[in-house]
Amino acid sequence: MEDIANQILHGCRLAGELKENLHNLVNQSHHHLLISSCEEVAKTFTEAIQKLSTKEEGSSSHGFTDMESAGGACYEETQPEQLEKEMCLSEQGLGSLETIIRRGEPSTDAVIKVGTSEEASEVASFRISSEKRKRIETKDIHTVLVPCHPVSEGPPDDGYSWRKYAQKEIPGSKFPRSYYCCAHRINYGCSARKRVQRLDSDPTTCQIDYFGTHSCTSGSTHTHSCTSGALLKISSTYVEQKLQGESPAPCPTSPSLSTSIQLGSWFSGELECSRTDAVACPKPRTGNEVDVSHDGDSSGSSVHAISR
DNA sequence: ACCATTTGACCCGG
DNA sequence: CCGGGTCAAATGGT
Repeated sequence: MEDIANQILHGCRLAGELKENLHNLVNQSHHHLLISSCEEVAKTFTEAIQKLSTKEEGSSSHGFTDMESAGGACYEETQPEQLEKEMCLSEQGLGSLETIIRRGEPSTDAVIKVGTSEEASEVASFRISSEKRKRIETKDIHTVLVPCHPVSEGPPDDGYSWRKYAQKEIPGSKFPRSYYCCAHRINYGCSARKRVQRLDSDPTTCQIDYFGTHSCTSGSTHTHSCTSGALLKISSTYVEQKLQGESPAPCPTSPSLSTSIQLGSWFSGELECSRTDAVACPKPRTGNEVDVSHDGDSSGSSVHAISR
């Protein structure tokens, strides 16, 4: 079990490296390197998942089994040429995960539209007034597609404490749309909100629109911007190693490790399950487990003091 | 009793 | 009038 944990950790580190330097890559048209790096990360997780599946043979109550079909397994079938052509990791799961649309930004190389971005736009094009739209667009809005359990309710935890305040059936959509605000909205006046909707075309994928930024995480750089941004970045060091034909050396402990863990959790679709009992948690914990120190105040227990 | 979620009602803009 | 977003009372879980 420990080797699996190490493998997942390795994947997290790769993802963290990935996170650090994507902006370098997208500006240098090193798309093939980006793809290679993504492949490496996905491969690592896929292997870990396969090992887990082997170990947990016959056990289908395991969240990972579903996530495997949603992400890892299908990734392996994707041809690199196709990846490069479409900047799409896969039809589902990881590919969707990587779809990030930064609204309000001009369409530059920095804006990566991959996979099911059309779906994202489609779902994201909710009807709002020009007034409202203007109001919203002045805020920080990020749309991410994340793999989610096809059966269980709710999106994966993203490190913040959210309180669901509404859910609506949307005409033309199979799945209801959920509205969340920051759990610290009242005591900290935090204006961050998110809207979650499962894609009709892919029930294993949730589209999450983030509105505003957290003002409740004082002294923290952990904003939704960096949360989603983390998914876009790629490691230049890793790529340099690739350029030099080296196999990437084990990453030293990096300052971005906590983000790496978080990113890794996104990949697995089961974020921070150690802190929530909403999802079964297969994540192995070893003695040398990295301290997942979230700078965002994500301790769900602190929410209990909130009154309505 | 407290808290989070649910859900119908309401508001607003097109 | 319709659709999207929000509010707030009701409800259920712990």
